[in-house]
Amino acid sequence: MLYGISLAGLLFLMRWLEFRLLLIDHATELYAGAIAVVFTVLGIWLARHLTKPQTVLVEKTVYVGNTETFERNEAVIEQLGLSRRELEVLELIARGLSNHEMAEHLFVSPNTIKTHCSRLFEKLDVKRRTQAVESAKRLGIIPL
Amino acid sequence: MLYGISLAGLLFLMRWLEFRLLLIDHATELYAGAIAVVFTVLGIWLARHLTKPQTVLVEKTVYVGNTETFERNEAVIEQLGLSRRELEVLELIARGLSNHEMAEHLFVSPNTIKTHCSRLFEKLDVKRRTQAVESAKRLGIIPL
DNA sequence: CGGAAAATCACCCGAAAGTATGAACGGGAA
DNA sequence: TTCCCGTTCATACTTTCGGGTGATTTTCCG
Repeated sequence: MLYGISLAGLLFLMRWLEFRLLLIDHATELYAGAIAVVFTVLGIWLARHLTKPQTVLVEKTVYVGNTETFERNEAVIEQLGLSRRELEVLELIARGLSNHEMAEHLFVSPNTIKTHCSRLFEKLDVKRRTQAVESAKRLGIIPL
Repeated sequence: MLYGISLAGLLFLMRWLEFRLLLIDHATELYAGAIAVVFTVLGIWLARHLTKPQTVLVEKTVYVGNTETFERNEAVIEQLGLSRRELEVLELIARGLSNHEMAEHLFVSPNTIKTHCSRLFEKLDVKRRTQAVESAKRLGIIPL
């Protein structure tokens, strides 16, 4: 929508200028240049804001003796941009709670839980809660 | 340079079209639109190729020692009366597959998968697949 | 061979989960 | 102060899950 509106606005502006500044030579070139600059900037903006930061995965294999020595991988959490609340929900999901149970446990609406879940799945790049648990354990976000 | 050349090229193209297709109504708008699209794409391309790769995620894959040491607790399985097929389904559930995906993976109908799931939940005395996974791992039926 | 258990599939229905969208609010940061 | 982010909640809709029931076919064992 924003894109369409800005395009329409520019065309309108162009038409208007066409009648006002017809005396100026190379007006068309100026218009074209202006449009080019504006939309180049728009393109850059689009690319920077509407795409996820592409991440380079570097796998570092670490062997850990037992389950007791679990410590949360804060780096991954921050990198994925998981909030505190989302982390809480993730842990409850891993414990097998339903949305309704989580809602009661955290004293919020089930709708809120669903919102957190959606964000969580998006950030973890998964489709279902079971996958989220699997992924989170592999990433060291929650204990195995 | 590339930027300048493409801009010049487009202006040239515009001029050329101006003499060729003057009969077309709203030609100016078409030019503007074309320029907008082209330079938006250019902007996106610029942003994607001329910026440093965003962030580098270091994933720490934690392998627990008992991945090797894991041996299925056959006693529990027999005690619960789990069949081979049910065990297969259980493992696929733990891997986060949906019923539909499991059906394709095992070359059976989704309805069959649902039947297996139901039996599984009944035998494991759980209500949901997430709980089933949790319970199965605790019981040593599937690796942690 | 006969029967039990397992595996397969179907249908219906309600519950749970997930998607999309929008909105309100407070707390920091620019 | 304005803007962004996290949290909260809602509504509407689609998909997936799970329960219940029943049926047919395979497999396996005595």
